[in-house]
Amino acid sequence: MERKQKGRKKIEIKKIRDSTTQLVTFSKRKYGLFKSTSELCTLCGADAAIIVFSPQGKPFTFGHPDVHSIINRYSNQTPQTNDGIAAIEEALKRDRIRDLNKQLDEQLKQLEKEMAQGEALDKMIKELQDHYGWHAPVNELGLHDLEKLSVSLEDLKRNMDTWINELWINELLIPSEQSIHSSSLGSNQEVD
Amino acid sequence: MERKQKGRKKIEIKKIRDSTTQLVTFSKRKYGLFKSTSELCTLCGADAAIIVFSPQGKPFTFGHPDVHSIINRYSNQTPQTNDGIAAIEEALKRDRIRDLNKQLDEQLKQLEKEMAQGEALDKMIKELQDHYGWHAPVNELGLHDLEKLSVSLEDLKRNMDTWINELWINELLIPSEQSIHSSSLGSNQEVD
DNA sequence: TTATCTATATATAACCC
DNA sequence: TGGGTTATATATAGATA
Repeated sequence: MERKQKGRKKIEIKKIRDSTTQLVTFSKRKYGLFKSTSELCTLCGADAAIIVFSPQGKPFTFGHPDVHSIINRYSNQTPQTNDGIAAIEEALKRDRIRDLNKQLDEQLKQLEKEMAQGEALDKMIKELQDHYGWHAPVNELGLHDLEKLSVSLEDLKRNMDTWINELWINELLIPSEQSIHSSSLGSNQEVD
Repeated sequence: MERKQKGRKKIEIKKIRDSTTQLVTFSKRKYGLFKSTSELCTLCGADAAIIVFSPQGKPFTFGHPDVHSIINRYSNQTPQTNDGIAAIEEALKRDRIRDLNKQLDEQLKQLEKEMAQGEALDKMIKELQDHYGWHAPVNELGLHDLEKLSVSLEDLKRNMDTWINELWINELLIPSEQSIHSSSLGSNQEVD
C-alpha cells in the first residue's frame, strides 16, 4: 500500500530552487504575513505597513491605517540637526546602540546554545571539508582542537563591538524618534 | 486541587485592554513578524520592508535589503535630486559602509578559515561544556555531529546580515551602494 | 494561480521565576 | 523585565484538484 507523504514537513530556511514551489510558498507566506500584521495592529493598537516585492518584482502591500501614512510618518522621523535637539539625539543613539549590542549578544548566545546542544554541528564540518579541504579524521579531533572555536567566537564578538563603536564615532548613526498615533482602517492591495 | 491552565489559549482578535499583556504580545508578535518576513525573503528571494509603530509610537522596522530601497522602489523611482552637499555626504557614508562591510566579511571569512584549520576548535568545546554542561565524550563526536557546525556558521552569517539590515532599517545607516543604484542620487528624503 | 486537505512544525497565551 | 515552560492555537509543506 502506498503511503503518500502528507502533512507539513520541516524545511531549511534557504532559497527554494523549484520555482513553482517557491511561488506557492511566497503566496502562502505573504498571506500569513499580512494576516499577522493585521492582527498585531488590532490587538495592540499599533500602526504598520508592509511592502513585499515578489520574486518577479511585483509589489504587494498592506498598511494600517494605510501604507502611505506609515511611510510618511516614518520618513518624517528624521529631524533636522537642531542645536536644542542634539543632546536628545545623542541619548537616542546611545539607547539604540545598546539595543543593537544586546541583539548581537543574544544572537551569539543563541548560537552558542545551539552548538552546545550539538544541533548545528553536522554541516559545519562538512562544509569545512568541502571548502577548505580539511580532511582530518573527525574522530581524531580532541578537546584540544575543539576548544579553539570559542576563541574565534569571542574574537568575532569583540570585533563587532569595535565595529559598532566605529559607526558611532563616525556619526554614521542617525537617531530614531518618537511620534504620535492614529488608528482606523486598513488596506491590502496589490499594485501593478 | 485545581490545575492551572497552562499553554496557549485562543484569543479574540480585538484590542487588548490590559497594557502589560498588550506590551508582551506586541513584543512577541513583532518578533515573529520580522522573523517570518526574513524567512520569506530568504526562501523566495523576495524583497520586503516592514515598519511598525508601537502603541507608544516608537518605530520598529525590518527590511531586505533595506527599508529605504524598498520604500523608494515602491514609491516608484522617485528620482529626488539632492543638493550637492547632500550628495557628497551620501557618497562618503556609502564608502564608509562599504569598508565596514568588507571588514565584517573578512572577519567571518577568517573565522571560517580558522575553524577549517581547526585552530579554534579547542576552547569552544570546553566553553560549551563549562557553560552548558555538554559532556559528550569529545572523541565520540562523529562527522554527523561535527557537520552541524556549519549550520551555525551560516546562521550567524544570516543573523549578521539581518542585524546589519536592522541598522539600515532603523536609519542608523544609509542604504548600501546596491540599493542606491536604482535611483540616481537620492534615497534620503527630508521634510522641510 | 487559487483552494482544499492532512500531518506537522511553529508560534504564542498564560504562567512562573 | 526578561527569560523559560507548557499546552494549544495556528501556520504551512506537500500532494491534489
